[in-house]
Amino acid sequence: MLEIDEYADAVLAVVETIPAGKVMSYGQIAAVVGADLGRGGPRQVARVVRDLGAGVPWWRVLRADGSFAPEVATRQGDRLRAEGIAVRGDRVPRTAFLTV
DNA sequence: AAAGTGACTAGAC
DNA sequence: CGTCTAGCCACTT
Repeated sequence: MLEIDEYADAVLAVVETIPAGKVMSYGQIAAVVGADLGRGGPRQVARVVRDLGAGVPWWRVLRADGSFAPEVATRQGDRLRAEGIAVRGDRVPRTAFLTV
């Protein structure tokens, strides 16, 4: 079972804020959320997104270097391509990031 | 309680 | 460009 705690809720809110055609890295989200809750960890953001993926545009969240997670790389690349992002192999260009 | 694991990151080579 | 290393924090065994 899994309950939505404050941290997960904050991560959710940030992910929902990402506009179509743009992406954010786990670390970037961790920085925003961590600034409020004092927790911080890109790995914890990734864990939350993985567990709560349903109903969340998780495909707009990826690694700092623009690469996808191996488990979902194919699906993520396909979705991002549909958003108008120039997906190149298993990565996206830096221009796709919301904040640079 | 200690050690292992991971949808991570930044820096070094 | 690429690969490797050390640091990181919460969860699992």
